[in-house]
Amino acid sequence: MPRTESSTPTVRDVAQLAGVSPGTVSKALNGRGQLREETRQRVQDAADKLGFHPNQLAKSLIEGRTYTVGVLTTASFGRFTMPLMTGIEDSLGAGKVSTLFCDSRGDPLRERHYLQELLSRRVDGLVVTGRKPDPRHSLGRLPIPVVYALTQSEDDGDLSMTYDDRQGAELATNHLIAVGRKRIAYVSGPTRHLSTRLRQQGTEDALEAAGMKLDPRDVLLGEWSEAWGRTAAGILIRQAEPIPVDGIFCGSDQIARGVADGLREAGVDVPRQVAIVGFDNWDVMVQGSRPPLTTIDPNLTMLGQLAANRLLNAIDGGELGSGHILRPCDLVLRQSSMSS
Amino acid sequence: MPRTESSTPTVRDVAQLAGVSPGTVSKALNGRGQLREETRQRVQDAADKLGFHPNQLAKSLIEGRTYTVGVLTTASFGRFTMPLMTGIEDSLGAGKVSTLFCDSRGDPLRERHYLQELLSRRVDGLVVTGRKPDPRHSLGRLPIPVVYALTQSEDDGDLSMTYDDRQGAELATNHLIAVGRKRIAYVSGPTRHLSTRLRQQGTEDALEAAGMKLDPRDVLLGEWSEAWGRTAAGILIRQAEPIPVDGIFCGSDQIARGVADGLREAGVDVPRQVAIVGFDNWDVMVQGSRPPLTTIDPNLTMLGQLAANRLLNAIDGGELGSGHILRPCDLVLRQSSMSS
DNA sequence: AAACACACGGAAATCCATTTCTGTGGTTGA
DNA sequence: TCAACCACAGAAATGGATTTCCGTGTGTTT
Repeated sequence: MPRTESSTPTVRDVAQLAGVSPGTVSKALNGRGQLREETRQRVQDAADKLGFHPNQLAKSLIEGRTYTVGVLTTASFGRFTMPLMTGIEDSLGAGKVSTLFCDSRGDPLRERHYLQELLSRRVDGLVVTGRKPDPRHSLGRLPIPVVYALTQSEDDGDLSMTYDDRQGAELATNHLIAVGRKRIAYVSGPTRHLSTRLRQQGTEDALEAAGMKLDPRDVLLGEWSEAWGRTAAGILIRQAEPIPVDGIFCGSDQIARGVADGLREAGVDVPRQVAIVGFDNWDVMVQGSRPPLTTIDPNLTMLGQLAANRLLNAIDGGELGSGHILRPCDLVLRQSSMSS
Repeated sequence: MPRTESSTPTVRDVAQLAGVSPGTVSKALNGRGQLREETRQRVQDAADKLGFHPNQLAKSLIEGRTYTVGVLTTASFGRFTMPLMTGIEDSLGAGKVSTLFCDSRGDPLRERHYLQELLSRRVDGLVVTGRKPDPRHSLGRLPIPVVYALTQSEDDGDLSMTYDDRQGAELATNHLIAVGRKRIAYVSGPTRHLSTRLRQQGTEDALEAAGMKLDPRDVLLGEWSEAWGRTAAGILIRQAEPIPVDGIFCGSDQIARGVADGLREAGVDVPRQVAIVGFDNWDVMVQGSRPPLTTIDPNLTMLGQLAANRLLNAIDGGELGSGHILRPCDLVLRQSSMSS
């Protein structure tokens, strides 16, 4: 009896139609073995006619590779992970590798479950990501390569890749110095966030290198919000002794936008009187701000690309490496720091 | 000779260690067949010791199900697809189904390629998504169920789910009417976007139902930007005949924020003199605005959940359904439309 | 004409987990 | 005591594609 064939065709269906064996179909379609051109063509025609596409599962089972990479994120699809994902896809897509997404939402139990799931599915590698203020616990030894991106593993045996907060802050501060600012303030988020501390460190280093100092009164730490930026602006305006603050490095574009609004509404001209540099290069903030913000771009997409590339390389047998890799940030110039 | 076993253990490894056959291992671990309790335990212990987890690939091959759903998006990981994805994950995760993400970035060629890839991987179903101003072409008949979410298929035989632009606009307008506004304006994005037209329609319908009319001068269409919102605010202020505009429905929160800024800076009190309602419930805009914005929430996460649920149901043999399903939006009240 | 080489394509094993079928022991009942 | 039956676990087939190994048949060489 004829098989009730309306489902997806297999090699056997193609073989039957072409009058050859399944093995021959495989060879014909993959250009392996030695077949007569006529046979190859016949198989090809049969495959086309049936709309045959090999079952990747079966392939993976044999090859021992799934051409799939798991992405395990703690922060839900957020503003920071988004560009990272784009970068990851850039690299993986080119390598014909697909992406299995799992969002643990910060729940360790969920994370364990997803990890197990991904391992069961025999992904070839893993990218662990998520915005975390501090280094996260390691997933431990796994049979596949793992890259921690945008988040850092506690274990130095793991490979972590993040952008360089400190270097970014130095870049921002040096720019403010370069445009002639004499008293530079640092407005940022909560101290408990590592980023806040690192960026302050970078600011201090840059100032010191220029023979300047960060006045403790000019370090204002609050929340990552516009409202805090506006508040901070109000505080800074009142500190004009011995000289007024004329440059502000903000720990985020949101804060920077708040600062810009606060200053403008107090009648302070940006950038003439005060130059502002933000952090993140978050377009809605950066473009929505008046004036548009000079900012530090953490190059998240590139970070994603690099992480994925490292992973692909390791999957192909290369060395994964270990330790903490810090990728440099870039300075993006806009009006908030430069007279046009 | 002993197999050089450091790789992931298989049923055979477990079987060997437990001194039983592979088949027995399967039965023991899955609670099937009739085995002595002692044997079951022995196998379990062996599995635990080796850290055995069954290869999902092999399972899928037999079952004919991969417990994987493909998500094909045209818009890169964006602001709109993000909450949708979260919703999709909500539903799928609960059903032990994983998500294979593909981002075609609006490139039809890439999309075709990804589709083929997903089919090769034998995903159980497909969610097609992406922000598109107009209905998109159908993927056609596929061997698996497909749901179009947040985007609409041209083919009525497909199942599309989007939020209801028109109803959202009615909600907004009715609210403005309810808080006593007598002259309501509509500020939105480009006419070429379907959303712009639908929301205008909704606004007109609501006004008409209340015995009011949308003055053509009060329809301002530009871009989806804050800058346009500020510009529009300036225009509206000057139109005070016969009575001043006292309510503005904006096609996006970005525009609404711009309008709010424009009005405030022109000395117009929001919401006392002019009430504003936005669209999207995009937190940075809604919270960053002064005052915080009353807005329309398109409930994207719920839309994602529903789409995924429909898909899961169809995968389990249920009826997928077809046509265009419009999900209602919600009104979220904040200060921009109500005196505190 | 005998011997050999090669082109071609089929049969079977492989990947791994599951399931059905089968067969062995031991136990129960007539 | 022998037939009947049950508990238990192994053997083998399954799914789909690939690959290795082999056996044809044709063509070439001396």
